[in-house]
Amino acid sequence: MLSKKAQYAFRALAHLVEHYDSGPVLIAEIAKKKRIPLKFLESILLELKKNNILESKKGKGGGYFLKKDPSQTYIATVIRIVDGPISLLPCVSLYFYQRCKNCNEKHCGLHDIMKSVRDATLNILEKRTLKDLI
Amino acid sequence: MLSKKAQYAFRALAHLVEHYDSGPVLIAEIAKKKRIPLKFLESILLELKKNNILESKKGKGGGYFLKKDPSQTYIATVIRIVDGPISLLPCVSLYFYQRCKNCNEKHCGLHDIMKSVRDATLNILEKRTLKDLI
DNA sequence: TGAATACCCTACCAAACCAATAGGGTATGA
DNA sequence: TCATACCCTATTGGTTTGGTAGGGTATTCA
Repeated sequence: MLSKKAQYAFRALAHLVEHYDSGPVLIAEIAKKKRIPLKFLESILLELKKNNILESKKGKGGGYFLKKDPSQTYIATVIRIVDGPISLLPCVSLYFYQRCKNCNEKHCGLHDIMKSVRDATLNILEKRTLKDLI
Repeated sequence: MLSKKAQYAFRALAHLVEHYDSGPVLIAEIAKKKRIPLKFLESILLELKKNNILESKKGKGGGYFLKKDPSQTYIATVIRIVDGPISLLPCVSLYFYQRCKNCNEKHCGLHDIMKSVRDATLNILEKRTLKDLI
């Protein structure tokens, strides 16, 4: 399951996609419109900024906005930033790989199954983008 | 990610598949062979028994064994018992459905994306069985 | 029949994580 | 220079995870 944090992130990003091209959006505005706890949202947006998804402007007239065109940010990327691994097992993860202590990856049934699941999942999440959120 | 509990469950089930047709297997034997904490394993097997995956026999010569042929128990079923929902959002879950408070499922981009992921995932996990573990 | 066997049940615990809050600090621009 | 609005650190309550402890109960076989 995606965490609440990730769900908030996508709701906020959807708002920013809707307001793409109309300048920075206030955290407070997003929080109010999308009913997200303000301070929690603040930390989420900051994290997305640090990871190159968002850009911000301080001071009067400031706010958050998308760094790239909505079609250039993949859903998978956002999930990895906010929630971490997408795979069901560490030993089949591409970005968070850890080897199994107790199974031989060369012939482990579970490993093979979870690898198929990963491929099927990424085939969707690495094609769909923020543009698809609205 | 699958919890450690689920990973233990699959390791234990794999052992039981390997010993299908050779009578009950001791918890202690599984624990030792698969390096799983004994008491933790005990609770996992009990839960699988209560959910119709395993059968047990008490007393001398007793132990655990698969209730059905390995090809008749689906990976998805085991995950749902041990870890709960497979879907990434409650609003697209088949067995653990909860409606979204903040999105309209009829036209919510995230909803659609996660539904595709669910379908792709279940297409694998509801076809593969315990037999595929070995 | 009784004792050893082996599953069954309840309770508890520490560590980690999740969701959220608090309270300022710092850069910006009018 | 001051209000604005993002930036940063710390803390907190609650839940989940992973695991331990200890005894209860049913079964089998000598």
